[in-house]
Amino acid sequence: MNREHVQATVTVDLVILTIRDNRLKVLLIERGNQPFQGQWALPGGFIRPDEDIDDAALRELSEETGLEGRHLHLEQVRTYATPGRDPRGRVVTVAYLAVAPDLPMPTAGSDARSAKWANVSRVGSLAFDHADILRDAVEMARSKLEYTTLAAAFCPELFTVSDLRRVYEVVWGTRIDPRNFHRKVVGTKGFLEQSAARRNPLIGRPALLYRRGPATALYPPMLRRSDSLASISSAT
Amino acid sequence: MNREHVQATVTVDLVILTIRDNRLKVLLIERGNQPFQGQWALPGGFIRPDEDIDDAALRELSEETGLEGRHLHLEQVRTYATPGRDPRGRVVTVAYLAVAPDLPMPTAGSDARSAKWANVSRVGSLAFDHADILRDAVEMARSKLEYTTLAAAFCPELFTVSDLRRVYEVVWGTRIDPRNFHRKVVGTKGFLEQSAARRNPLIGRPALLYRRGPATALYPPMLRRSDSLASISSAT
DNA sequence: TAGCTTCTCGTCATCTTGACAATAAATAGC
DNA sequence: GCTATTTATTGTCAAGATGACGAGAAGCTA
Repeated sequence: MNREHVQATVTVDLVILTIRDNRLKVLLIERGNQPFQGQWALPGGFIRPDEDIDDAALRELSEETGLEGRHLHLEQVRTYATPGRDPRGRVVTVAYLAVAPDLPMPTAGSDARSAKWANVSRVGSLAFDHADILRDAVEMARSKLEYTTLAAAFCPELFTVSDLRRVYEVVWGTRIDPRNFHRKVVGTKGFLEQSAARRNPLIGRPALLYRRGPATALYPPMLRRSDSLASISSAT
Repeated sequence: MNREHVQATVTVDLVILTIRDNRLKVLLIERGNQPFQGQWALPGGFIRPDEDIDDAALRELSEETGLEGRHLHLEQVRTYATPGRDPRGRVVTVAYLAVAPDLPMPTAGSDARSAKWANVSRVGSLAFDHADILRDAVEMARSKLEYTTLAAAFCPELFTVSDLRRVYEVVWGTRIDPRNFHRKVVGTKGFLEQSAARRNPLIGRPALLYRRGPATALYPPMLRRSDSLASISSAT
């Protein structure tokens, strides 16, 4: 096996998305070493000898967010292996999309590096091909909102219909009619489970609180209008 | 880089789907070497030193089908890296889904191995974790028929609405009303482009011939009813 | 020409969506 | 306490899309 075949180093990179201050944010870390020292990059790391990639992604997610990854949404996006994408040699990376509710931790790199939540719409150039990875992962998230209940993964355990609507609006970059949205999500069986509580907003009528239901697929899907796509600016 | 980090061999595996005799078929090859000698497996191979994975997949596809891969649909499914999935060592494989019109070549392995088109519904156990890969790829194809124009990739350059409908029926394992289907696909802008010709079937009224239009997405999508899912039997 | 098959166009009821009116239930200001 | 304001929720209606199915069109065979 190790004869003439190319050996590559395998890494896992994470696109961890959350919503803060009504903006879609991604967790970035500042690289402490070469290459790309001082530049911003997606969190990630090397897989271990006897570790599956899903487990490696879960481990990195826990290390970076300090949370039990098992409660967060995590799924593979795709794999990037263009020769030369890492100047140190042949490095193949498997990208994962993670979605989390607004985390208490804004910054706290497990290493000495600094970390930040960056506005997805304002992310400029990143180390390696991470800008491509980010773009692909965000598009995947936007698309998944249509056919799955992924949006609820952005919300804390108890949330209102408005919270959920804000997820769609922020991730898609659109306005959604609150009444039609309410009808749609409340009418979709298994999406939301009503709790006994209500929440008083600073102003306005109190809203019922819900938790995630068992459904993972949305049928029929909630389609974004084609004209609603907000693109990620690759320049600042 | 090559210090403490795990080195892995990277391979590409292809799930090449087509429709023959009104059945969904996948190209399988018989392994000539250990491990899993004599067992059926997905075609695939090692990436080359300076080759991107997409190019490796394209190359394998050309080698296996003898066709210019650039005319076929090819996209990444996901990456499999469970330790122990290959007894020879740490092998990470990137799976691709390819969709082709009925190929003139039923068998013709580039190596001495034999090859065959196997009924997807009757594929039993395969070498490595290829049964898992096949299952994931087929589900991806089924799902993509809903919101993309992938179905046309199963068809030759000129095809009828019935040909296209048969793709949906075979891949989904359902019956579709010909009249409603006709209305839907002809009414979807950019899906089909009418040609000047017709085709005389053995019996019945001649059908207009179409070619693929420029659209890649289907909006609104053509949703399969949830009860229509045909599962791949993992046993013979 | 009759009979059969498949292709294509139409019809109609039902379901879903988009636009928007109206009511409910809280807070803030007076 | 009363009113204005804000957000949540229910409801209405027309437009769009789908599922079920009728029927004519256009070829073949007998």
